[in-house]
Amino acid sequence: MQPWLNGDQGQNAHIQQAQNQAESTPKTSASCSPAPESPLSSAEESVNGLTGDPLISQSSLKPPSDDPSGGESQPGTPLPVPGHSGLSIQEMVAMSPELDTYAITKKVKEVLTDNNLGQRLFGETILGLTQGSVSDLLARPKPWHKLSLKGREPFVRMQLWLQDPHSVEKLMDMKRLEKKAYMKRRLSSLSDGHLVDGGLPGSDYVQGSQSPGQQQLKKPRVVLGPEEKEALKKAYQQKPYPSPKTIEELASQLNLKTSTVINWFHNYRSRIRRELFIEEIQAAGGVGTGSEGGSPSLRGSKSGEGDSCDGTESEGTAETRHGLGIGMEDPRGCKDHDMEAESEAGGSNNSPAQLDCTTSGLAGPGSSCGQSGLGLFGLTDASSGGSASSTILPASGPARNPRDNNLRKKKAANLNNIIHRLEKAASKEDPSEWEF
DNA sequence: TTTTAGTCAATAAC
DNA sequence: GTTATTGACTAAAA
Repeated sequence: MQPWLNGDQGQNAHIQQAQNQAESTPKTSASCSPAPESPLSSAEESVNGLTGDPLISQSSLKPPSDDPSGGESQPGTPLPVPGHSGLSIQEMVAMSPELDTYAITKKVKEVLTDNNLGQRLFGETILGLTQGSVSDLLARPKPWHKLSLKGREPFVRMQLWLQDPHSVEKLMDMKRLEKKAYMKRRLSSLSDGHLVDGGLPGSDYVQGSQSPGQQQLKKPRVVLGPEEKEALKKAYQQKPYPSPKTIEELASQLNLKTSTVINWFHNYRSRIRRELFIEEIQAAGGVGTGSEGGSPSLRGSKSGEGDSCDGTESEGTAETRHGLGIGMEDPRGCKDHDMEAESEAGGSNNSPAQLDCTTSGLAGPGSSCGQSGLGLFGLTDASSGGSASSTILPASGPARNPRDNNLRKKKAANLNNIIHRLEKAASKEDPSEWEF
């Protein structure tokens, strides 16, 4: 129904299924093409019917915060409620004040854990996202100012959800319903004498657009081996943006498809970048300072932990990174435009101080990073006081696995290397010499 | 056309 | 069973 969900494809198919709705939404891997009848919409309806779409239900729970000017919102000012305020979620997103994505995700994680609610359920029901996306989002939220409108939507939804005093209740209900539906299906399939293996929700819509006989045409997932990854990383370190020729070579040397190599570079760049966002926050003394010592999200959200230079380097390193426009870790920083983008993002600037503000998401619109904090649901405190990170600078954080250690070392070395090159580069006029 | 952002979904890890 | 990781894909921006 809501137009803003159109692009979301069949994500909510699960939900529908959970409710025993037969209708399956085409969702082939290539099915990213928007489903014509906006699967989500119906899903949303169904969700609404049950738990009430948080985005709407809230309208009945919250005094509509009249202020569609959202942008003005003071710390702690709840977002206006879509539905009630006559705003679509998209509009809300557009006019939403800067949100503290870290605080939000922290709080969400907390609530989910405390109530034993899974990411899948939460994602499908509240955000219209799959479990993996939710996990990612919760673990590595990007700072608000670096998010596109679309990227902000889940955070707005999360905030609305958190604002809803009955959010947990509703989700619990949903959970129960899902369970019930599942049992029902199971029962009926048993009594029908056939186990609908693939027929269980999920599998049929995954390949929904294919006829049953074609199901096995599913493309097997490529899993890169450690050596391959290693080689790719090395290549990346030398050239984060390899030429087509290089890609070809890599592909043939590694015996991979060029598209795989291309994808790998895309993904790697993007993920490195994201890790850096978090490091920024941490280095900045970021959001909430870690009361939760263990806040899984910022708990170094692994970025801090395993992946970043922080691990092995002193804070000095972090500072250095900052000074350099951050993002130095990994060659990613190699590309100047990247660095620019980074330091410039959000319209604010590289002045470390400012950076701190904005990146931490603490700054209210145009505020002194002071405290605006947009303390969502009183999160501000939590966030500024406690959440995360910096304190947990994983310098000592136990690596989760050898891979992390490895990475850490590598990145630390890499960082030094890059800094060195940057320093050198800085003394050169000719950018062409900046090539890494 | 290339790159990025956002996401899905398979599968690995816990 | 849940969460994390990651290759692949789409859409949009540059």
